[in-house]
This record gives sequence, structure tokens and C-alpha cells, in this order.
Amino acid sequence: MDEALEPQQEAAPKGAPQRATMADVATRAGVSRTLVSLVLRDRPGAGAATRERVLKAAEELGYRPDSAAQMLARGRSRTLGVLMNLEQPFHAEVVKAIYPAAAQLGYDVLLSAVAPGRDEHMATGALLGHRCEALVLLVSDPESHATERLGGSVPTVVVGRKATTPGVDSVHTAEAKGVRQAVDHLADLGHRRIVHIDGGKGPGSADRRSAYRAAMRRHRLADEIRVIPGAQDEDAGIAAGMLLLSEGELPTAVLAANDRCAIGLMHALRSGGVDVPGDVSIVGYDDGNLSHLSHINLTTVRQDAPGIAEHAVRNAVERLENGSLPGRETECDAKLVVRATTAPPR
Amino acid sequence: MDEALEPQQEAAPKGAPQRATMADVATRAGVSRTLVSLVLRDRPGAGAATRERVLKAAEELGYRPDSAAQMLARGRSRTLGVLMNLEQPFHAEVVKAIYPAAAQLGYDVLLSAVAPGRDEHMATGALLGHRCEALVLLVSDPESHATERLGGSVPTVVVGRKATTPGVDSVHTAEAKGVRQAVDHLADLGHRRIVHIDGGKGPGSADRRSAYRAAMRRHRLADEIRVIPGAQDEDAGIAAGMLLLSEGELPTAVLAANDRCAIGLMHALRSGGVDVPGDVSIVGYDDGNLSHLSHINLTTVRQDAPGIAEHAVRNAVERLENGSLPGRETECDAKLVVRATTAPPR
DNA sequence: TCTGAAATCTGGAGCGCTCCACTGTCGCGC
DNA sequence: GCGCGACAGTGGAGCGCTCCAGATTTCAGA
Repeated sequence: MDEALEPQQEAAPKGAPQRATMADVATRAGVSRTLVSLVLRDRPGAGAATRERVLKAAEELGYRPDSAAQMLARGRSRTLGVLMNLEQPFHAEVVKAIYPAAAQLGYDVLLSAVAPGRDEHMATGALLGHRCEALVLLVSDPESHATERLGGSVPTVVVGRKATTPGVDSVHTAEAKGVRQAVDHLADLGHRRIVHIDGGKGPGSADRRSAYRAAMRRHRLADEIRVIPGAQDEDAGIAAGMLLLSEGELPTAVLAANDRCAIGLMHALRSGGVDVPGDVSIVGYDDGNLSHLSHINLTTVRQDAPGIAEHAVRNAVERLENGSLPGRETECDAKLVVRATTAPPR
Repeated sequence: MDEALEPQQEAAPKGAPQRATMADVATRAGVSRTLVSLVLRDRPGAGAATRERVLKAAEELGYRPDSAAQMLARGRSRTLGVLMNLEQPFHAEVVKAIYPAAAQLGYDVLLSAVAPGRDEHMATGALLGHRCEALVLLVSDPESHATERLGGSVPTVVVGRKATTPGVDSVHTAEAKGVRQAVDHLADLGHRRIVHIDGGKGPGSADRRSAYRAAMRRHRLADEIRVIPGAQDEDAGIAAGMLLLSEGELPTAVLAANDRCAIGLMHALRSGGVDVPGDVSIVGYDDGNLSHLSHINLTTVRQDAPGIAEHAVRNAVERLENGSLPGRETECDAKLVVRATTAPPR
């Protein structure tokens, strides 16, 4: 009976400490695997006493369900993939809110970031490989619709801009409203030469651009419309600042692509001896944790990150559970926050 | 031979588009699953022609290996888990460099962030549940060693501070060197009243604190040593600034916990009418993408993010492949970058 | 022609889990 | 005393993959 050739020892801490499996818990509690599974998932079908016993055994073994196996067995992962850019503070804001929103609906969240040498495609590939059932794209190139087209295989929600592919949801800020408020504010202060630094392919930029044009026209400032090509980062702001400085005659106000761009612009202008907001007023966009700090103190358009996160998650999950909904578009609120970088023109 | 009752149709796009499995690829290519597996993993054992055929079939079906199943079958996930804080720009910097470093060693990276309502414990739990084989902790509370102690079950590398648990690797900046350079710089400018805002439980803070003390003593400034409790964010900087302002007599220089703290401090001081660097010089720590921008233009200690990332990944993987190495400590370089927030005292 | 080794390919077991169909055991009403 | 439903618990199949131990073919060398 004991001619055991098998080493029966309790996982000797040799190399790999051997993670406890459900079967281990079952043995220890003296029940079947199935029952352990039921108890741990908090489902009915187990007696109170047994339940106690199983929980205790699991605890003692430091058992931790293997989500890979769960996925495989369930055929579902209950996991949402989020594609983000680590450098965009606004993304951080949204992701922070995605976690609880997803948890509440019983979903897990996997993050994947774009990085140098790791493009959207690779990053989403990783997500898909890990069996994310749906994707929330905080970053997505509107031109190569490739990423977004994944929507064909996986429910996808694009954040920050309108989706261009049918069957893909989109959650974005009411850019028109935000931009209008910004332009109204500047115009009310008496500004006329209000230029806009464009966010390039960044999310929301296209909408902000056209909203800017529309708002300018509303103020009968169509002649003053000017869009400087840019991007959503500090460098773009600096470049735009240099450009403006080189032209000799400055506008009296600038609506930047986002906060980062605004900060770069402010840097460039101030370095060039320009007083902000005395000579030039600047309005940002995002209201990340930077804008209200430092003596940056930026007037900016606040986006509703928690709301965006919540809608993105909800849309993804609904699409997951329903199947084939038409592509929906959700607009979240935008609100101008006036701080210290705007003032009447000289 | 063709009494096929099986509906042989190509995956009708019904509800779930049904992801292609390895068996599908095998059928289509007319080979066994095993062979498909071999080919796709680029292992020897398949003829050139067959290989071609399999690759083509996989391509056509849009096949994508299911990493959950792979993990399960392999018993290994080849995945590294990274615990980070989305708000810490320095973390972003490190993570960006972790991706390529891990990829080069054939490892996948999973990100998990702490967020309100999602503490270290939950975040690492998620990583472990997804079968990460090793953890890189960019955030870790040195007091509750709980997180770090995971090292017992999973190879762990703590970034940014010394590990306090045996068998856990640590990769951090040569804080002593960085801080010494900062203090030297200030002392050389003629400063004597140099206070330090402490980073609290943040990574590296303990070391920076003691390095500050040591550096001050080296300059025979022991009597001037003063550490203000703080944290690694803007709020802490603001709080420290308010505190200093309320005291009436300001120090002539401040070494902040990190860049964010420095920015907050600068904000508070300038709001209080203090000239930086005229009245007070400020030195930060990190050199994220903020410090050299805006008219922040912060003198700061640069940490070597790519180096840190590379070492962290390498240590984790080595420990993974070797088993039981002693805990190692790797120091990466630090270098003072002098910009515009430091000047001789009045 | 036979042997044997290399090259190519196959089937089955099994990773840790969930789900389904099933077996016992009660207790209760008729 | 019998049937019946509710509850407690079990065992096996199978998720998509990798690995192991063969099976089959090919071809050189004796």
C-alpha cells in the first residue's frame, strides 16, 4: 500500500511553490471539485456547514482561482480590454473610473498601452489574445480604421471621438458645447483674434476643430478663423508657440488642443516674453490634475471622465449581452472652468 | 462519404462570430492540431510546404492563439505583471520601457493600476489571477509588507526602493548619488537653509531622506537639517508651501519629494508672492516630461527609467528561470539636471 | 535487402476550471 | 407507506491548447 513511488509530499518549496488548485481545496475539505466551485462562486447548492469548511480550506491553502482556466471553461472571460496612452493624463482619469464601473458589472479589466515600438495593433492584439470580450479604445487612429474595425469580431467602444465604423459604439464629450463655451468666454472678454491649435489625429480633435469654426461664425468672427496644425502634447504647443512668435503679430487668444498642448504653448510664449494672460489668453481642454495646479492655473474645458468611463463600460457590456445593436453614440457633458490664463485683451 | 450531417458552413456570423480555434486551422490545412501548434510556434518538425499551408489557413481564418488556453496547457504564462499608479508620470516612463524589454525576452506584460477603491492588494490579485509568473511593483507600501511578501509565491521585483523582504529583488535609483548632487549644487550656490519635503511612503523616499541628511552633514549643515513630512504629489507640495509661508521665515532652498511635489510647492510659494528661484530655490526628483516644460523648467534629479525597466524585467525573468536566487539589489544611475528653479540665495 | 536514424506527422492525455446530468437523502402531504 | 420536490452533493465531459509517446515515411549506409 505504501510502495508509493510518487513523491506524495506536500508541495516541497522546490523551485515553483506549486499553486493550489481547486482539486486541492476539494480534497482538503473532503468534498468534490464541483462543490468547491459552487461555494467559491457563491452559488446555491451547498450546505452552510460545508460552505464554511470549503472556504476555510481555500483560505488555508491560499487558493486563488486561475482566471485562465475559468475563461477557458466558461467560454467567457468577463474581461474588458482597455487601450490607453500612458502619457495622456486624461486617460489615467478615465481608466481610474473604468475599474469600479467594470467591477460593478462583474467584469475584469485589462490594460494595454501604446508605447514606442508598440502600436495600436500590437496593443489590441495582446488584449484580444488575453480573451478580452470587448474593447474600450481610449486611443485609436481614425484614419487607419483597422483598430476600430475589430468591432467586427469584438464589441468595441471608441472613446473621445465619433466612431466611423458601423456597429461600433462611441462615447465622447459634447465637444461642440465645450468649445462653444470656451469661445463664448473669450469673445465675451472681448477677444476677436482667437486661433485654435488642432489636435491632429487625437481623439476629439476633429470635432473640436469644427466646433471651433462654428462657434467663431456664431460670433461673426468667421474672418478670424485660424487653425494651426498640431497634436495633443506639449511639443505641439511649443511648436505652435514658436510659430506664432515668429509671425510678429500675435493673436489675442488661443484655444489649445488639450491641456498638455496648452502648457507647451504657454511655455513657449512666456519664454518669448509674452505675458499670459495679459498679451495672450489660453484655454486648454481636459482638466487633468495639472491644469488647476502649479502656477499653470489653466482655464480649460473639463471633460466628464467618470461619466465617460461609465458609459463606455456600460455600452460595451450591453453590446456583449445583446449581440447586434446598432452603433450608438453617447455624449458626455463638457464644462468650461475659468481660471487664470484668460483675461480681456489689451 | 459525403453524408455529412454536420453543417459545414463557414461560421455564419450569428451573434457571436465564433473565434477560430486551432482545430479549425488544422482541418482547413488538412493536418493535425499538433502540427498547427508546431508551425505557429515556429518550432522544427514540419515540412516547408505544410508550414506554408498552415500559415495560410491560419491567416485566412483570422486565427489568434488563445492565451488562456496556452497558459493552461503550458503550465506557464510567460507573462509579467506590473503594478503601477496611473498618476505617476514616472511610472508611465518605466512601463513604456518595460514593454520592449519584456518582449525581447519573450514575455508578455499585464498592467494593473491602483485606483480609488482598488488598493495594491486587489490590483496584484488581479495580476496573479491572470497567472502572471512574476510581478514588478512600481507601487508598494513598505509598511504593509503584504504585497512584497507575495515574493514567497511569485518572483517579485520592487522598483524604486530597497526591498525589505528576503528573496525579493529591488531595482532603484542611486538615491544617495542623486540627492548628494542636488545638495552639492545648492550648497555650491551658497545655500545653507535647505529643507527637504519627504515623500512619505512613496518609493525611494526613505532613501532620499537619509541621503539628504547625510549630504547635509557632509556640508557641515547638520544644524540646518529639516524634513517636512509630505508625499509624492502636488497636494503635498502645496501643503508644504503653505506651511513654510505660515512660518514667516522661509528656507532658501527646498529639495522636494519628486517633481509633482516640487510643482505643487512652486505653485503655493508663487501664489504667496515668493519668487522662485529668487527667494527660494527648488529641486525636484524624477525628470518626467513635465519638468523640462512649461515655464516650470524644474531643476531636478533624473532617474534612468529605461535602465530601471530593463533591470527589473531581467531580474524577474532570471529569478523565474533560476528559482531561488538571493534577493538582489540593483542601483541605476541618477543625475542632476540643472534648469531654472535654482539660483544663488539673495 | 535490411537496419536504423532523421524527418515528418498523429493521437491522446491533461492543464484548472465550469457546466450538465445525474444520484442520494430528506421531509412532507396525502 | 408512497410519491414527489427540494436540497445536497457527485462525476464526467470539454473549453483550446501543448506536450509526450508513438506512427509513418524517407533515405543513407552496410
